[in-house]
Amino acid sequence: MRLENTPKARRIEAKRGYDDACGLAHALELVGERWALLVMRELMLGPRRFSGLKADLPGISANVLAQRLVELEERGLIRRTRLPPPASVQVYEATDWGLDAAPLIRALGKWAVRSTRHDPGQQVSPVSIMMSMQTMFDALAAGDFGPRAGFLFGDVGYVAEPREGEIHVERSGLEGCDFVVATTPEELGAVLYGDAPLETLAISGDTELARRFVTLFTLPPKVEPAG
Amino acid sequence: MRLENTPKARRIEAKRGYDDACGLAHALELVGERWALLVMRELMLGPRRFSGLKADLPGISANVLAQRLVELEERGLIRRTRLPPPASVQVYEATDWGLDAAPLIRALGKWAVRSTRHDPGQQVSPVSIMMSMQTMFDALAAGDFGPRAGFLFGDVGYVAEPREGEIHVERSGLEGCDFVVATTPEELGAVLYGDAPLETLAISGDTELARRFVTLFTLPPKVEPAG
DNA sequence: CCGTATCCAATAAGATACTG
DNA sequence: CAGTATCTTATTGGATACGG
Repeated sequence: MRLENTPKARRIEAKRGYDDACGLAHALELVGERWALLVMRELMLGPRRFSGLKADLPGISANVLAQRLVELEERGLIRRTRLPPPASVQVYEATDWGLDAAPLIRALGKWAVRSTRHDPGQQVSPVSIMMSMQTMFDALAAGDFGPRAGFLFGDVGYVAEPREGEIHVERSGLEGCDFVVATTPEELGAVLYGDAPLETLAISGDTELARRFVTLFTLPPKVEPAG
Repeated sequence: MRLENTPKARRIEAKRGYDDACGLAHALELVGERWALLVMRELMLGPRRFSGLKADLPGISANVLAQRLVELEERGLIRRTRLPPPASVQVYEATDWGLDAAPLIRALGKWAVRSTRHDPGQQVSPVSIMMSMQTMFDALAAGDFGPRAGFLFGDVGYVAEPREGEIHVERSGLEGCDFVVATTPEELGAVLYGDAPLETLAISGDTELARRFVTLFTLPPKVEPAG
């Protein structure tokens, strides 16, 4: 016999769940809480520290972030590790299964930006904008154009490199890049997806490669108002 | 200048959002509320009435369902329509854009069932189990085997028909099916994904076609405990 | 710097009863 | 059947203080 659905009976269950064997319902129990999927997003390009996560999730409070990290770890989506010396700091990183969420995260984003209500004017994190490049990459436009593109947000570097119809992105040092853009996620977004000219960005290295590079990304069309 | 982040300042904003231009964050503003994506799931195979939705979402309360439907309509994901006479009842149906969420819903489900914590023993709705057939369909095993398979849950019929590497599913009358299975979602799930023998199902029509049909669906492997 | 603990205010969700 | 209305409970977020 099932438990009665009273507040008291529910309290002894782990937490509010959906009594539903459907995979989707389980997905929502794994990452359906507020902030959870955004935390996962921030871990998709490599391990992060607590303070970095907090800084890149505007509005999350330390206690909520800490709680999400505990839950995601319990569920096997992330793990807590210590970076090798000399850094030796504690970081959070996605497990292999957690990393499998990356295509889902990109697909959700691609679907959602078709909304007419989407406001691209707000803050974005470096991870967001770098993942958006994977999402919005136009392989046809790129052909076999494949420069090694560096992006520097403050003191964190990312490298993007088109190859074989996809674009590989990783957090990394910027050695060997054909060009390096030092910018903010918002400025970069305005060039990639808005009207801002390339000249608003501080670019070192081969500017002409950069000029072509930023044309490789296109937003999907908005939903027609009729729906 | 931005609004201060005080309770009072927040109250004049529409609701709790993520101040984040990332597409994922917007997706969560569209369908991130509790139950929202499950409501969308129920609409992926055609229009539904309020009471049907409430019945197939175990544990949702009428007020929360009503609120979600209003929100999803405002956001352009569903619309409220009236079925043509003689039915003339009001139903909810997904917009074209809303229907585009179907692959996302399936992908989320497929990813989540790899969790070792997933318990397939709970209730499922007819829509869940029929969508799971699309998710778990093994095109290789099917080859060009493509019977017209009927499923009857109470008085609601669905037809599934493999063709060209996919499996088409729709809510529909069961005329012209090669076989019809009258069952519950749970019983069907036990045969498709568990050990239950075909004989637990009430089948009319060509049982041998049904016997092969139920072998075409396989769950993805569980995540190894190490993560 | 990296969190944990505590407390309060504001929302969201749930149970239940009720109406057209 | 298709929801509202009302009340209770749970979760969230924000602030702040504190410990390793």
